[in-house]
Amino acid sequence: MPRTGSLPIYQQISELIVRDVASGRLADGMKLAPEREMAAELGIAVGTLRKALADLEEKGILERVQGSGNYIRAKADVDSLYAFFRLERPEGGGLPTAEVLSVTRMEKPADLPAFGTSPEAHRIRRLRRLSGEPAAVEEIWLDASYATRITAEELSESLYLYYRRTLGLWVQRAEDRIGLGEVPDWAPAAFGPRPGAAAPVIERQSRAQDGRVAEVSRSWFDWEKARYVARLK
Amino acid sequence: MPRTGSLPIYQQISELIVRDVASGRLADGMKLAPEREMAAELGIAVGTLRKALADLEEKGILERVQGSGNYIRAKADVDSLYAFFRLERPEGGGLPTAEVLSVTRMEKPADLPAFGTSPEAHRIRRLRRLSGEPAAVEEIWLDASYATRITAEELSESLYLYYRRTLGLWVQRAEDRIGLGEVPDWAPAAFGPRPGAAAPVIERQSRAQDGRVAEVSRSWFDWEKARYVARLK
DNA sequence: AGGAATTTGTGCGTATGTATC
DNA sequence: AGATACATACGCACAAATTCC
Repeated sequence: MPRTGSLPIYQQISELIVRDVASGRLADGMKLAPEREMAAELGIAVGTLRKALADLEEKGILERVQGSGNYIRAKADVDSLYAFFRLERPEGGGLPTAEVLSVTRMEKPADLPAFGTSPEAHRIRRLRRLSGEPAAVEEIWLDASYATRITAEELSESLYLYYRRTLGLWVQRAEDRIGLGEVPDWAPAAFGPRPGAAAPVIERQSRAQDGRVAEVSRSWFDWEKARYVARLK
Repeated sequence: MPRTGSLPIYQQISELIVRDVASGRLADGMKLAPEREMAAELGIAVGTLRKALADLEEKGILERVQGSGNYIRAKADVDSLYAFFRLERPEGGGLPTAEVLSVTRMEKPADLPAFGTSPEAHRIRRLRRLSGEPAAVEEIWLDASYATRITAEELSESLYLYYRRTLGLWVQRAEDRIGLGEVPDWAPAAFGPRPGAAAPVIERQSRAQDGRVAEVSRSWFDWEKARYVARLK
């Protein structure tokens, strides 16, 4: 594992393992080889490997247990973001799924914050469910510079997984703002609250590995069926 | 800096610096001595110091700049929690302050989630402002096991600073749930929204160093004057 | 403008402590 | 109790970014 391109070795290793998890070569619960053995196989120092593993632990896809081993933890798919920001039922928990309503490439509307390099963006509208119950509607704007064309069929349940696997786009940081808004008129009837009704709104800005804002989104959620949870540390 | 008690050296150093910031010996913007110099003074290895500094950076109270130096970043006091979860004005920014409305020791009401070891808790009600403008009202329940008596006078602007300095209580983790609720009837007139009006609600559970939930709180905010911001990574 | 000095970032190897099996 | 495996700590060398002259 030489220092070929530009990324530090520990980051290359970290991303290598994330890709292995995403591709299924490493599944939830699997135990990694001992650090010394692993480091030897990769041809790097133990300390370097440990830095990569610490990174994965921070991302929430690895659990490190002293005296025991390193274990893959990839329950709710690999989406590490949702380990921090997630929708859940008022009583806690709930299995999140997503249904793509539409995907359209179009000019960025003026009411969006400035982001990306293209004047156009892909607008993705989704209905999000928790254990089958419609819980939120969301509108995502992905800068058009990352893909020329996107179809609803190719989008997986996890957008971030799709970004990573198909577009090579990694969301590194995200910032959410919560306020109050009105349910948009395109919300399907299955979503309980009617258009115009008051609903909490989450506005997200996601930054890619290059530091640029690649995606902005707005989510309106049904406060009787869902809570938005943010966790620190 | 020997390995006296039980805590690792790098954690001891990290907390030492946090205390220095909290006490004012280290102020916002100050530049620390070079790592090698600092490590020599403390009698530890550079790598160990670097781990402590990395910890502080994660907490948001230190900025590390390659080729330049390490700088204290303690804008909105030392409250590292608000570096991740914070209220700000819709257009961004705003200086947060807090006015204590009342402090009462009483039985925990039944509608609170179970927490702490005591049947009683201190109920603290505050009016929070952003650059002087009332932005939120909040009700905090601190388990009575941490203090026998609390007066409004002794509470500082930052509750977490008070917890740390006076009670020896460190908030290690926090989880926020955001939903929709009604402004409580005790909200002062200065807070724009009238009691009963719809407002976004933040329900927080804070865990102390012992892993127990020490405090739960509810905040209602004026969505025209404030946004709740959560940042990841 | 540009090069040297300074300072943090990355990487390696090793020794010892501590938790788990 | 012994073996295994991760955690902490040390020290050194070089790279990369910044600062200073």
